[in-house]
Amino acid sequence: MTARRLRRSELPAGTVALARFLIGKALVHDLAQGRLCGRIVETEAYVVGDAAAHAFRGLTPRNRSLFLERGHAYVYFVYGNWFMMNVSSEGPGVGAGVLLRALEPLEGIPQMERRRGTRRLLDLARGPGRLAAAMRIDTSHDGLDLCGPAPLWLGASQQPARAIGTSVRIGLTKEAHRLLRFYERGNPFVSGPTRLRE
DNA sequence: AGTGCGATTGACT
DNA sequence: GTCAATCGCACTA
Repeated sequence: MTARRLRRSELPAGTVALARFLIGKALVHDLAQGRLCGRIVETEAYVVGDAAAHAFRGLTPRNRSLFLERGHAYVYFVYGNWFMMNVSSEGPGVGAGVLLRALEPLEGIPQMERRRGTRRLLDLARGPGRLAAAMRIDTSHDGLDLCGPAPLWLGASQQPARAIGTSVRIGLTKEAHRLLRFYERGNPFVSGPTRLRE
């Protein structure tokens, strides 16, 4: 499969704009064993001034990557088991990001199956923890420039997004009412309850 | 130095 | 549908 790297200048300024823009784009990880690639189908925006965002209380050792210029990876570890990946989304020194919540697997599926311990295509990368596991993303990628020459990068759309749905974000207690989750309508690889996938 | 808890998942009733 | 697992980090003292 051919894919073109997105340049930083192509990423829209602003966290919500980037969260919508990334739907339909590719996430690619080139490894010695081959390429892993998926189509992004679900994102969440963690905006400036958002009490649910990791950057809300200012810069700390963990969240510093959120303060990098847009297009850098912020990867963190939660629940003792899982990694989650964000794309930083604002200017240098401004803390905000877009959480990647689900992918439609496109390439490297056998390797994803091995990593995930399942052969169910729908379960490979539906959910942020599963996504990082399937794509072999961990904290060694924290701070990486996704618009640079690194093996982990963002690719242009092969197939543009269909209609984009909006909902509340999943699994939050704070700021639970804000409509900052975006997904491709009707796509079976989107996570969450059925009513939040239509 | 101690503690509470999380942007989840998989197993189980 | 419910619920425990699991540990690094941020917060309090």
